[in-house]
Amino acid sequence: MSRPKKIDCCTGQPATSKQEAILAAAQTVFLESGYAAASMDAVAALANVSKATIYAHFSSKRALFEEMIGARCSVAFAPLPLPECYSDARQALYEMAEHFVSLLMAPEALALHRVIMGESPRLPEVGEAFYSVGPVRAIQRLTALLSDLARRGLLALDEAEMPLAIDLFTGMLKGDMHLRAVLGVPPKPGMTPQRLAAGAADMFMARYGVK
Amino acid sequence: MSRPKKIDCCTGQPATSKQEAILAAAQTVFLESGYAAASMDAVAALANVSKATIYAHFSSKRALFEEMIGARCSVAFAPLPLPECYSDARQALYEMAEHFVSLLMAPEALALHRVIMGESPRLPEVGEAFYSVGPVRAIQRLTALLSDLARRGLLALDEAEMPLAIDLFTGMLKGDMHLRAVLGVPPKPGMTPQRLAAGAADMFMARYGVK
DNA sequence: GTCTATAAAGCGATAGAC
DNA sequence: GTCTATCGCTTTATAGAC
Repeated sequence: MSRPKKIDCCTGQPATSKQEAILAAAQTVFLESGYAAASMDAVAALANVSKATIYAHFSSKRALFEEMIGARCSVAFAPLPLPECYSDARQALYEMAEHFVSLLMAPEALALHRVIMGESPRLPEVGEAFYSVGPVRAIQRLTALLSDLARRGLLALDEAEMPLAIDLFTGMLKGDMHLRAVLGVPPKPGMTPQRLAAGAADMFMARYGVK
Repeated sequence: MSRPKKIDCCTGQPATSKQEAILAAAQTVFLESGYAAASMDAVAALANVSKATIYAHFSSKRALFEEMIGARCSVAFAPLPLPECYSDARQALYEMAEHFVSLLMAPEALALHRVIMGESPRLPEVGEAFYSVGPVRAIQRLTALLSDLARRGLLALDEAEMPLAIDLFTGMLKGDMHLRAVLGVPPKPGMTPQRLAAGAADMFMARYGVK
């Protein structure tokens, strides 16, 4: 007769299993050191388990890394909320843009970006998984918004030019500011996510706004 | 009496020193494997020298990496040529944009991008050096072009909004297409550097072109 | 300067007790 | 499931001969 649930009744953190502790430690270690430079010893020490315990839950270092990346991408790239104000296209674009920039510039998103970029040639599935849950979802959300605005006559934008328009829009939002942040270069003085979002919305409206 | 110049008279490649061979091998190995996963043995084997010879020329693995990055950045980021056609602002922007995109999408530039992004938290100087010889120079060139076009009345753009305008422009050119390429995701069907450059030039002209 | 040989340490992964 | 202990291999870096 096995216990129906593992209940660690006396430790300070009874609800978190060892598997969760390992994943949390892996996140810290991998995002700080990169995949190759990270060691399973470091993960084990941070998770307060032995190395053998890690291998009881994850078949290899690579498997642990991939699980961790998948878990982090799910929470780091929460779906973009559609804006509240729909009557003003410029305002709707601005709201979405600002939210998009703040997602991109979050420290955890930056760390994910760095590690995945660095390792994508050796781990192609990781790069594709990242792209699928990050950029792809953001693009879908933006497509929904822009289609809606166009259908209501608030944007002069037909379906055929939608993919290009969205690439240009997201590109403006993930420009120099994001690159500096990823590289550790101090941000350009006077540049803020709000200014960037406003500039991108203005540029987009100048091109696709109704006259 | 020491020989005035080291002349290896009988090998197939007399002009290239061992130091150059080591740097070339380091480039291949580091850009393929990333910094941490690359080994000095692999560099030595590819350069056809012993590991001890490497350490006679470079004090450590890290020093070799930094030298290699500096050397590659200098050649990978050749200065953007200013466009020939100056009378048509849209055409000038397009030419510069297309050149910029092709620089970004070159396989070697992509590999540099990946490795430097992945390692920038541990090697901040590398990230800053990359930014200084890559994006900074491109921004300077674009500033020169845009200032010139504005001075001649071909763009409605004053100095104050120049930094933002340039960030938006370069962002459009380094958007989804570049991200896909870095991550190894196949390019979006129908998207080409030319279409992207044209879209960015059109968007920019809609916002900053003279009416 | 360049080599062979090796030191010294760290790595991923596993065996076996409990 | 979890631990301790260890295997077998690779790593960066150096010593010493030439």
